[in-house]
Amino acid sequence: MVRTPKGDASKAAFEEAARRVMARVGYLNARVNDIAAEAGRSPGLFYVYFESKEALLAEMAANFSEDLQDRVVASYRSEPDPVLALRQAIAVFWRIYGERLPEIVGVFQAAMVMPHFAERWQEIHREGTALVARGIRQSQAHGWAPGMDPELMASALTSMIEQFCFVWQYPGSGLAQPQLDEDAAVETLWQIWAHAIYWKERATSDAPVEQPRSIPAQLDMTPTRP
Amino acid sequence: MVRTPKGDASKAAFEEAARRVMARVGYLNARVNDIAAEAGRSPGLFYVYFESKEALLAEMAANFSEDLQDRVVASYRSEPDPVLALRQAIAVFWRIYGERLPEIVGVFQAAMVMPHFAERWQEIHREGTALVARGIRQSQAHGWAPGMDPELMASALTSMIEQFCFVWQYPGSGLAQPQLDEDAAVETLWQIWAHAIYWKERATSDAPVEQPRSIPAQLDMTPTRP
Amino acid sequence: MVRTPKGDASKAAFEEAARRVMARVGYLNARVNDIAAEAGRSPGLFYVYFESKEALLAEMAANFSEDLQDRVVASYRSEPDPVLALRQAIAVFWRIYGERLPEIVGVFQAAMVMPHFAERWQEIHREGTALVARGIRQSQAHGWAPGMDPELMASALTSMIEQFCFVWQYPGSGLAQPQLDEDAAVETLWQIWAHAIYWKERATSDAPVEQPRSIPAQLDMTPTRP
Amino acid sequence: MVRTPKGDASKAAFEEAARRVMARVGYLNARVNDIAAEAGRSPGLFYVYFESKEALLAEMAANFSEDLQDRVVASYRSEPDPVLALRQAIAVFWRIYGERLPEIVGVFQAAMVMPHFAERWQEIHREGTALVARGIRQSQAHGWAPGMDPELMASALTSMIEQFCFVWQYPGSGLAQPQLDEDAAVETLWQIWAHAIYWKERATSDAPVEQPRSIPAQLDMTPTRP
DNA sequence: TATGAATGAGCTTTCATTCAT
DNA sequence: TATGAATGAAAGCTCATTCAT
Repeated sequence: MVRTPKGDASKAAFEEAARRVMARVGYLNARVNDIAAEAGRSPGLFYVYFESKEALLAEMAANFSEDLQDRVVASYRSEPDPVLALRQAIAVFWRIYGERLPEIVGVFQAAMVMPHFAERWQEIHREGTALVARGIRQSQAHGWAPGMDPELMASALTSMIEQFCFVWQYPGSGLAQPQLDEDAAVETLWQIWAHAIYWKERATSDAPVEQPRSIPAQLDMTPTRP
Repeated sequence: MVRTPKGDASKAAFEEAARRVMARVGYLNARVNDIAAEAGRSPGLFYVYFESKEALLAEMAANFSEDLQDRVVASYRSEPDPVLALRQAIAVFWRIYGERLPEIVGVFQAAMVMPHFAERWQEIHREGTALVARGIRQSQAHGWAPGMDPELMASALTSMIEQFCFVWQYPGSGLAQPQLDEDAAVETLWQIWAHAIYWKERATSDAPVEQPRSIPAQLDMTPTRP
Repeated sequence: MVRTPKGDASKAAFEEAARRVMARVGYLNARVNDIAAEAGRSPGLFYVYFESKEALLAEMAANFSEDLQDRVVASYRSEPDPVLALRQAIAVFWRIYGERLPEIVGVFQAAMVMPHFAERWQEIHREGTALVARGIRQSQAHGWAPGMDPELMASALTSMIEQFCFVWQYPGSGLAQPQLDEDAAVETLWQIWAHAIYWKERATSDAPVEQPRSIPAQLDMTPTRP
Repeated sequence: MVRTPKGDASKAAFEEAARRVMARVGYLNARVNDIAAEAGRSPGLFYVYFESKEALLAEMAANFSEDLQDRVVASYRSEPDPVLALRQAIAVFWRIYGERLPEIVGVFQAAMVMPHFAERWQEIHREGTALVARGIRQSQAHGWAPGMDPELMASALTSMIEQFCFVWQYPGSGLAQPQLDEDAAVETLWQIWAHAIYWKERATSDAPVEQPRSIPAQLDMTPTRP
């Protein structure tokens, strides 16, 4: 029910409009009427191209998911050095997150409210985690991060990058700042990620690893220590 | 208003009911009628003890926020060794997150939809970040994690722990599993966190640090490599 | 179910509290809880002494109605000169209106919403009108205000004094001012009332009465006349 | 929004329905559902054309206010003789009051409960009063009603006509009668109004004016005289 | 292909009144 | 005689979706 160029244009108009509106107010606060108005189309036409508001999001999410996988993996492959490849992959993720902010945040919001989308979000999260976990397992095969649970590690690192991107890029989070130094953000994620994996001795006091050996006793998170 | 034991019991019943309902379906999906039914009271009585559904969440969030700060800091202080203290603090955070799941998820959800709560969530996030940043700066004073931006690092680590706890503990996320090994989860967060901070050479290929030196070329995140 | 002195005190406390609250916010906005709080009693006790919020108002209105009749008539009788008696009666009405503001406004408001009270208000209005109409008829027997319908005239004059008192004395009307010159208010009503009755020639242009004979043609209510 | 004839028809249907329902039960008792049912539309559609129930009333009141001013003033201007002009203006006011009964009563009721509408009603009352006061001041310039406060007089006369129209035309008042002789009603208001203004000697006993000189001593307002 | 008016279930909140104590 | 916690029926309003044109 959508074959003509005119029809395609309308569908695209809805998608772009949805992207703009959702970037502004998120999925839950995006009214179909708002999206239609932004698209310069009528609300009724929306349902010619999408079964429902949910369906629109699902479609946007599907595109995003493929796109994300493809581009992150491509970026990673294009650099032979694994550490640099990691950096590139993180940078690409950061960039795609910004580009796809509406659908990512949309799926995340929807997952908060609708079980159906919770599953969808879960899949996305799991796909990313699986990818990362495979890399960790290979590193472990070479002795890195010995004894760590690769699934949990992958989940933690994935959580970090997802949430960090959300916090700093979604205007609705209240923290996003236009003047943010994106390179510093990527650098930060990269350093944490790399050091989190490329070590051979566990952090512990009983058998202190090299690095934290000389940690000063007065290290503290509290304002004042008596 | 609300002085008698009976009244206190009712207010408590509402709070516990809200906690249960919100743990199940989140704040946005929690109907006042549901909460009242769960509490075994009438919907009208809810408004004797809380100005509104929002007010209930705000109250729960206020309690949570103080509690979280106090207990995490107390835990950290109680252990002189900073690395072990870190582990303890993470474990406490994990535990409190589980206990306070409803309000945390509630505030998070509400922040998705209501600007007022976005600010509230932001404050909570910032408080945690500030605490962590202070610790990082002290570590840097002793030579650890040189050149890193402590604010960004703190934000990344805070994001990691928040999102990881959410993913694994909120049933609505679809990933939470009763059989999860909580110790392994805490251990994972701890190792990442500790190694993220306690290093003295940046990860890079131009001047490779000791650890990733021997990373095998075949390390890859992709499912299949041709 | 109310015989002891203590009981009487409670009932009186409710009535006085109701009077205060209703003077402030009117009957429709007066909550039973507010009245009880103002009385320093519990809401439940209210229903020991009054069948309902309506019943309280009805009782207050009954008292008011008797009181008004008695005092206005007594005032009128105490002055032999009819014109001065009229002035006194108006002054007394003004004063009583102020004293009984809560119940008068209460009945008026209630009449707006509940048919039952519309009847009640109607009775009060009719009683006043009947009294005034009788006076007019007697004046007409002596040649004053010839040809006028005494019922309609009485209704108009009663409407005037009622509404005027309401406008200037009920804080909720928005016009009531503490600095109002009450003597001037009474004087105004009196002059209008007296001149409205004590004339012998109809106002008309075909057969102009003495007074308006020389009314200037340019008399106008509009700001500018071309 | 609301550009098509169909939309205009719906909006008009709501307005007419609101007018009918409010004429029957007043504003406070008019439920949006009732209005929608009367209009033969769904309750939801109401909010396409009106922001709220209050907004509907405000809109109706705005139209009324302009209309009233224009038509009363136009009527007054169209007759050169001031006394006859007064009669015409009163007759027009009476007629418009009947036509606009729902919104007038609506604003009046709303003013009883909501401060916002109290102000609105106050404005309307003040506008009318200002108009009347101007006319009185001009009459006084020609020697009529000497020494009277024109503002208070205008307020009293405005109160009279407003309340009289309300009493006799609003079914909810309980007094409105279909068989009322409207000419007699207007005639009554007119005679009172004219005589209230067009006199040159104050009513008083110390210096009795011509008319009340021979008022019989037995004039009385009380039912029985001993 | 397009319009935009129309639908209606569902939600939060209020408050006179009741009832166990 | 008194308390005050508890009740529950309404009411206004929202918004994804449908349908006549």
